[in-house]
Amino acid sequence: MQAAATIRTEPVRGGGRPRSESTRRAILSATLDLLREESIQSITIEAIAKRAGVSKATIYRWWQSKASVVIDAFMENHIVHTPMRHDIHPAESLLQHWRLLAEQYSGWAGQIVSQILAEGQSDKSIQREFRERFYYGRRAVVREVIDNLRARLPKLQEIDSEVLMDILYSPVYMRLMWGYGPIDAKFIRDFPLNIFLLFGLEFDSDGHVVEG
Amino acid sequence: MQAAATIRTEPVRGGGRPRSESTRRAILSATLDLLREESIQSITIEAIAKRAGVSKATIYRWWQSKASVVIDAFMENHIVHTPMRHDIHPAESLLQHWRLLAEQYSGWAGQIVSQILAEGQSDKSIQREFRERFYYGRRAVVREVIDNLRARLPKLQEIDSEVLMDILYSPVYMRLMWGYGPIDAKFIRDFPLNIFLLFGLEFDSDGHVVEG
Amino acid sequence: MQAAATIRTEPVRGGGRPRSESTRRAILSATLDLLREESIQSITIEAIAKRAGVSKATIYRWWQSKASVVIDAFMENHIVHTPMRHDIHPAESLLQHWRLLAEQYSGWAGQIVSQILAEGQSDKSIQREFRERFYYGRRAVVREVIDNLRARLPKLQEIDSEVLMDILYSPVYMRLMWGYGPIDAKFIRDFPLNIFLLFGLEFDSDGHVVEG
Amino acid sequence: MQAAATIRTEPVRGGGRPRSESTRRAILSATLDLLREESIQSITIEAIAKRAGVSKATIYRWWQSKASVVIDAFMENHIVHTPMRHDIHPAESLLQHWRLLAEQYSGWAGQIVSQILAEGQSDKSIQREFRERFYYGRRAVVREVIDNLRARLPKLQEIDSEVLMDILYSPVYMRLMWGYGPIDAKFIRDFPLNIFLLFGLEFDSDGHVVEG
DNA sequence: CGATAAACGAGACGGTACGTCTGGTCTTGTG
DNA sequence: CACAAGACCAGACGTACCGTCTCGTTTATCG
Repeated sequence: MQAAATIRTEPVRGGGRPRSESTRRAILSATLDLLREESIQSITIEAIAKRAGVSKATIYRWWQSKASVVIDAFMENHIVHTPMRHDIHPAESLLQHWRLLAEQYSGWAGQIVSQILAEGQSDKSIQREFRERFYYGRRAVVREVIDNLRARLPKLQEIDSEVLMDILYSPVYMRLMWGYGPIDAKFIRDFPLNIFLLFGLEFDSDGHVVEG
Repeated sequence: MQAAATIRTEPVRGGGRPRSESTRRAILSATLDLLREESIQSITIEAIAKRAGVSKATIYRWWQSKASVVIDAFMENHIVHTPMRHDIHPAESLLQHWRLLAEQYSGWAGQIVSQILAEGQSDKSIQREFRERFYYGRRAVVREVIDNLRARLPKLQEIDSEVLMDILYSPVYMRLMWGYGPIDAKFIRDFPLNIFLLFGLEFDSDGHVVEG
Repeated sequence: MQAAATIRTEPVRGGGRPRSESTRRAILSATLDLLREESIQSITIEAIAKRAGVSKATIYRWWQSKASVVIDAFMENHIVHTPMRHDIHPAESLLQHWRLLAEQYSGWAGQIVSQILAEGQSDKSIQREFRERFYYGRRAVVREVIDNLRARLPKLQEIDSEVLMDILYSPVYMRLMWGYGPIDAKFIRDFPLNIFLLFGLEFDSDGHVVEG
Repeated sequence: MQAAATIRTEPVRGGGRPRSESTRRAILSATLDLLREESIQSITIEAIAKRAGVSKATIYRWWQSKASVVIDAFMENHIVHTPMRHDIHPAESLLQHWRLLAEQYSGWAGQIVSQILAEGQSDKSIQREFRERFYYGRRAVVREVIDNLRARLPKLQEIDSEVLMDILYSPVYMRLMWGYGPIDAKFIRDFPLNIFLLFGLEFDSDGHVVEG
């Protein structure tokens, strides 16, 4: 998870004052500060610059848009941190991962993610950047575990991995974007159990799979 | 499906020049015109007023925001039109409805919907308005059919109707918002079949349910 | 001496909120205020807007440049006011007029005039505007009196009126621009007497011509 | 005519890399290049640095302002070159000198001079520098010849030398600054003859004085 | 010959102001 | 009263230069 949605990724050594690392961090952290208070839309580059004690030009030198700054800030600070275990039954892995994700999305992180997605609608380069830097990585991790699960469950073998991922994860984003149905304790508890039931899997009270 | 996300819903009868219907229509159709060319974000109230040959103040008098105008335009013109049949097997109904929806979302209508959702992220009143005027209606229609289907399929009875709806429809919105995976012919053909397979249903080449 | 270095000179009657006269005056007087403290160069449109309690856009709507605003402010407030008498001997008229001008140019008014001229060097439209609205008028008044004087003095008849005007008035501007030689009491007293001596005219202690 | 409106006039001998003469020349000639295309106002230090292939800091190390660089470039390259003859009648000397000056001021040199004067209005140190390095020298040369002329003409003896200089030279600057009346062939031919006529001097067709 | 020290290029940086734009409000006159 | 027209305030936009700074790299002089 490397950072920098910058114009020049490489420091381009050779003459010139080197880029100030502290300035870069000040910008990203000022951005997160502001995001705690208001939406991406209502944040201005000017406000970021002011809070970071930095010139607007410096921000424009390294990022092409407000949303790019947000994505960088988002990525560097592990705003969403959902590790995937590989030492347990894949269904349990998925369950834990899903619940962790949903929990995080129920708060501030969800607000940021949904707002980045919103920005992406009118600026496709933002959409692409976020997809490539955030989405693809986590999709790859999930796909691996889903494949393991499919190998164990004959009835899932006819169904596409992508479809299975979509079934599990899309509803979280759906709720995020529509604001319909809260991502609350009940949803976090019940929704994945319903899905796994459809797959023919049940969990006991300890959260362990009860293969039927 | 009555329109008017207006400030004053009622014409405030009693004296004075009545609201001009032609002006209202001019505004909505100018809005759709502009939406054909650019995103909601990049459209301005001023541009709508200019194209409609109308004063900015008139727009502000009746709508509170750009997005409200868009929602009105969207609703009045049946931008998304997906009737639900009740005279056939509920699974067939759902399949047809889903495919119609996906098809429409693959084009201009999808762009508008995703952009309204985007606007909704930074303006929760927009989100609520769109949800109440667009989303709830269609969810109710779908829920009814889903309930019919659950009545016929024992294995679905343990699963929440909301979950089933989410499984079917969320992935469409997911693709819309992330721009990941096109809503293309292949997706429209295969995705619902995968889902119904999970429900234990198959379709023959005529699109009729083959209850297993 | 009518004012308005505006883009549209005419109010463009027919619909629309009329231009606010108080706003216009606030801008011009804020400009004069600032000119009392600093040079045209160092004044900013932003500062004028702020001091006038007015939006920048309003200034840009009516004036094309900072210097245009200054010229308007300068003209409307009769910053330089040097009436020319016609009821006395033309030489006395000229003497009084010249001394009044020099006196005014020795102070704040001179600073403004020299700075407008300076602005005019890099923006020829400013130069032309100032020339046409300020310079031509006063030159016409002076020329008339100079012509009267020439009619009385045979030795001046061979010399161009423009040349005579130049001889009298250029040195004032010369001192203004070069900052060489102050426009002080001594200069104001002696210089015109020297010139008139060259014309063959002397003045007695009451300031009356002593035709030799 | 040694140059250097520099901060440190002395090379500060003792250790360190000596100042690069080629860099200095590159800066001055880049400046003149740019002056051929645009006004001092619109030229930027950045543009000079770029064109000269030099760092901005190097310019700031040796000059305190853009105008200082221009003055240096102006002086070193003898942009205005008007030698004064001492072997002929002082009136002829003056006539020739004046015409040479006016001729040069009618072109590019006049543009530069007027623009330096303009810069001097908002930066008095520029005004002083230009006056001391350019103006005083030539005024001294002219004064000497004027004094010679006064010695020969009884009627000029009562009139100040400074006044006589002003009469002759101010109108040129007047036209430069106001842009009123071109410095053209007619002006160059007639104006000085008018002045000398006032002094009681005429010239024959060979340009020789005809003392009346 | 090596140490020292200023000159120099490159270019990042905090600033300031630019002139433009949009949002939302207000103020006219007309129908 | 609705409405068109459009002036107006507010304030962010992204850009351009400013003058300063921090680098690494010359290029001289002096010990």
